Amino acid sequence: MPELPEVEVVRAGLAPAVTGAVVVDVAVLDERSLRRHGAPAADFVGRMRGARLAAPRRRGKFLWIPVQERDEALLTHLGMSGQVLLRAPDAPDERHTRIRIDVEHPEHGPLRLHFADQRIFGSMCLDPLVRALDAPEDPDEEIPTQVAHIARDPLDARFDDARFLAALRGRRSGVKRSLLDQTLVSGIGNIYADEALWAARVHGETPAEALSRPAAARLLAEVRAVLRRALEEGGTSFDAQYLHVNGEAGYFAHSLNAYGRQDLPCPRCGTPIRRAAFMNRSSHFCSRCQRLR
DNA sequence: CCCCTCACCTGATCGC
DNA sequence: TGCGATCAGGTGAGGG
Repeated sequence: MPELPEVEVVRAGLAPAVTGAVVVDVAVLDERSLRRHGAPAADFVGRMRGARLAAPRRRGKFLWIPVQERDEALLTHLGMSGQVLLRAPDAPDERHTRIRIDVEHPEHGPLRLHFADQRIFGSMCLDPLVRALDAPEDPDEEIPTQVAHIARDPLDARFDDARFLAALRGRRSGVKRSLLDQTLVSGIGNIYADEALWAARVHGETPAEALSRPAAARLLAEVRAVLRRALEEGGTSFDAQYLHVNGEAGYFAHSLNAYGRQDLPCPRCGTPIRRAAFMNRSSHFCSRCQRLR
């Protein structure tokens, strides 16, 4: 469900509520939501209790909250349907609440966090922090071990355009596949891949190695543009699956040009948007604007 | 290393 | 009404 803009909205929403807060209690309602945690739920709960949380961070679609005075973080990946919801301390469980975390904030008082996840592809864990491979000298850039292989995202100030473009143009698989490869560039999922490809007028099945330099640069620019715009609008919400931490929906679904618009006219040329099977899901594109050559 | 397929899950919807 | 097929915003293991 959530791609970079949605996860960033969650991170930003969480920041004022959890930074400086202390974990009072944790309940694991479904242990499958701890898949990434390498130990039983009791271990997670025991280590979480008493943890003082720092400001939440993000790389691509991974979100984590460092624990102060400890070299570890509460790592969260939302998977396809995960949510983090901020609620009052006595709030009842949501339909899909899997993990409940009660914290005490020095200013805002007690708060309850729900990790809700219908499909349970997401999960939480406590994970050690290590130096980032691409910034080994910077202690502020430490990342959880499970995020170490993830590339920076295009909104990251340290994202290396030239490096990415060269790597992209060295790939033999299709451009869309490459955009979805989180070790090459992170944060992009099926929605924003389709949107960026539409905006750049590139067919997703174009071999990445066949992209001209200008086309690759244009594509990166459009990826950035669409991620930024979606972030400004609070992310894409088709249904209650994606929500801000306070339960509000984002507005970017109204701005989509290709994704989910099969048979509707391409906003640029009027040709019906096509939908094609792709990696057990779908691709949406304009067969006129996005030619495969 | 690169590339690809598949398993992991629940629930809504659609056609018969 | 029931029931199977299909679809949904992602990742990582494990093969070639």
